[in-house]
Amino acid sequence: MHKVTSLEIAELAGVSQSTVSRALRKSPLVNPETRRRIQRIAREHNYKVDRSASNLRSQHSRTIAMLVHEESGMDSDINPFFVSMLASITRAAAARNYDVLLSFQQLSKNWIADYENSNKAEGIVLLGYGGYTDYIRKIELLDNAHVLTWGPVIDGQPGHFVGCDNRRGGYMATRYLLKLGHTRIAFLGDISDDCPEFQGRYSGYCNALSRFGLRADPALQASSHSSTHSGHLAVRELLSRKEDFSAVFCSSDLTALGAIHALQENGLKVPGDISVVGFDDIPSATHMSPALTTVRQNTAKAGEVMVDILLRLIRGEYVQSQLIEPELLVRESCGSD
Amino acid sequence: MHKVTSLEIAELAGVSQSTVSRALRKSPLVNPETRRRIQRIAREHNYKVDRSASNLRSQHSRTIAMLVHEESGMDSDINPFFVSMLASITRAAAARNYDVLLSFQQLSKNWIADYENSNKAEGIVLLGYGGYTDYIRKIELLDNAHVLTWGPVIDGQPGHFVGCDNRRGGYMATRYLLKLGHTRIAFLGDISDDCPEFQGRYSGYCNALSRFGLRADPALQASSHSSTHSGHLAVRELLSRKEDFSAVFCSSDLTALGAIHALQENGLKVPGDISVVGFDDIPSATHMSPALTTVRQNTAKAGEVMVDILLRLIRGEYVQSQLIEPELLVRESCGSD
DNA sequence: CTGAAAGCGCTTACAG
DNA sequence: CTGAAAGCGCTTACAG
Repeated sequence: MHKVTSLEIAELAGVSQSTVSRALRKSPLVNPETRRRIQRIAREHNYKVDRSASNLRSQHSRTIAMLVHEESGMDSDINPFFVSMLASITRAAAARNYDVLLSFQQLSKNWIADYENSNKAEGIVLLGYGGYTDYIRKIELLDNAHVLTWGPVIDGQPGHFVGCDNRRGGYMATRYLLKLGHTRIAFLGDISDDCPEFQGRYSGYCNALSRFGLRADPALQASSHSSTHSGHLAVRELLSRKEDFSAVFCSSDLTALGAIHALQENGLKVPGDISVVGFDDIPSATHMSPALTTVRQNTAKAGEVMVDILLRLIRGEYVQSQLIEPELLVRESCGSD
Repeated sequence: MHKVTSLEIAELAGVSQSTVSRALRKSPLVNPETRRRIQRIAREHNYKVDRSASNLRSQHSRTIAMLVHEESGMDSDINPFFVSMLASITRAAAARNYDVLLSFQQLSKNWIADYENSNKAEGIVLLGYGGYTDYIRKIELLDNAHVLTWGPVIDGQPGHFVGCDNRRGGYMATRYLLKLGHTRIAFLGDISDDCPEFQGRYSGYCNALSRFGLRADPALQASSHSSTHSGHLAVRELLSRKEDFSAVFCSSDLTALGAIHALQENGLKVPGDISVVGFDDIPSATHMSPALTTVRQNTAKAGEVMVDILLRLIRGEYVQSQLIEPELLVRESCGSD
C-alpha cells in the first residue's frame, strides 16, 4: 500500500503543496472553497498529515506522557483509583487534541530525558508517586521541565501538584460518623512523613473530633498503606489492643476492604457492630456487601484540571498547585441514614 | 533550555554526525571505543535522539496504539478486566522497546487513517470490541492494516484475534460445580449471536453437563451482559421463574457481583444456599465477601501474546489467531473445598 | 571503521 | 490568497 503525501494531494487538487498544508491546518489564509476541495480530496484518499514530519518541522509533538508508578519487581495490581485517573486524563487530553503515551515506570528513571529531550512528549503526568519523599526531593531538579504530579498539595513544595483536599475529605468522613453518634472512631492509615496524603486525612479526622469536643486517641490509630492485606492486618492489631470502638475511618478503600474482611472474620458485623468509611471510591466500593460509604475523589474533574495545568506549563505560563474538592458518598457500611 | 542535537555531540566527540547516529543505534560498524566515548558524552549532555526526526527518516514510529471501546456518551466504568489487559500490553510493548498510545474510542472512527496513515502508530490493539458484530464486519476492509483484537476466536473469521478459550473456561467452571454435587446449575449471560464470547462459555457449560449425563435446561439460563446491574436483574428473573437451582455460573465477574447482591437481598446465602462462579478474575473478585471463585483469564500471558502477534503483523509475517488458556481460581463463593 | 551527502514529509517565513 | 524554497534532525546508501 502506497503512502499518500501532501504533494500528491496538491497535484490532485491543482494547487501547491504549501496550500494543501495550510488548508488541512485550517489556516485562514486559504480560500474557503479551495480549502473544502482539498479537504474532500484528502478524505477520499484517506490522506492524513504525517505526524513525524509535522512534529519535526513544528517542534511540537502534541503528546503527553502518563507515567504510572510500578513497584519494582512486583506484579501487583495498580490501585484502581489510578485507573480512573488515567481514563479521565486521557479523555481530557483527547478533548484538547493531545495524544497520550502510557507507561509504567520505576522511581529511578530519568523521565525528562526519556520523554521531553527525545521529543516524544511535551509534558509528563505522574500517577502514584504521591507518597515518595525521595521522588519529591528529586523533582526540585526538574524546575524547567513540564512535570505535573498527582499527589499531596503542600505549601512551598517544589514542583507542580494537583491533589485531593485530603484534610477536607478526612474532616467530612469523620464528621459524618460523629453525627451518627460514634465517639470512639478508629483511624487506619500511615501517618508518618512518608505519607503526606494520609497525614492530611488524619489531620481532617483530628479536626472533626475537636469540633465535637473530642480528642484523637493514639490507641485508636493503626498504620496501614493502601492495600487490602494491610487493612486486614491493621484491624487485627486494633482488636488485639482490646480498645473499644464503634467506627473505623480508613485512609483508602483498599484498606477498608481488608478491614471489613477482618472485622467479619472476627464475628463483627458491618455496619451492625462497626461502621466503616473509606477513601477514594474505587469501583469495588459499590460492588461489595455492604456497599462502602466513602470519600470520593473526583477523578473526572481532576483529569481535566491536570491536563489544563500541564498544557499551561508547556506553554510556559505560571501555574499553581491545585486542590480538588472531595465528596462524601453515603452507602451501606455505616447503616441506614 | 537549548536543545542538544547529534551534530553537537559529534563536535564534542570529534567525529561526524553519522558516526554519532551509528554509535547510539549500536551499529556494529563503529569502533567499540569510539562508541563508548560517544555514549558517555551523550549521557553527560542528556542527549536523546529526536524521535520525530528518527521516525520521519526511518519511516517507523516504534509505537502501537491501544484503543479501548467507550460506550458512546456514557460515563461508565471500563470493565476492570480490560485495565489488566492494558497494563500487561503496555509492559509487553515496553519490553520490545515500543511505546504505547492510549485512547478511548467509539465504534465509528476510522482508526487506520487516524493512526497508521498518520504514522502515529504502526499497529493497533483493540480492547472491548469483542461483542460488536458490526465492527467485525467492518474489519474485513482492514485486511492489510495491522489491527489485532482481543475477542472471540472463531474459525474462518476475518481479521486477527487473540482471546480466551471461552469454551474451555465454561467447561472448567461447570465441571467444578458438578463435582461439588450440584445438578441444577443456572447460567447467566447473553447467548445470542451478538456475544460470541458468552456463547463459547455457554457451550462449555453445556458440554460439561452432558459429560455428567445432564442436559442444559433453558429455564435455568437468563440473559445478562457484563455489568453488576444486569447480573442483579438476571437473578431476579431467575427467582421469579420459581425454578430450583443450587448454583449459578456467571459469564462475567461483574454479572456475578450483581447476582450475589441480588441473592443476598432475597435472603439466600452465598455459598450456604447458592454457589456462584464468575469469569474474568477482576480485582474486586478477591475483595468481596465471599471472595469469588472464578475463571481467570491470564492477562499477563495475553498481553505478551498480543504484542508478539501485532509486531509480527507489522513485519508482514503470516499470523494466526490464538487462544489463551484459562484457569479456575477456587475461593469462597462455592463453599470450602 | 568513518565521513559527506541525500532526503524522509512536512511547516512557515518570504515574496508576490 | 498562493507558490517556491529552506530546513526541522535524523538514517542510511555510497565512497573511501
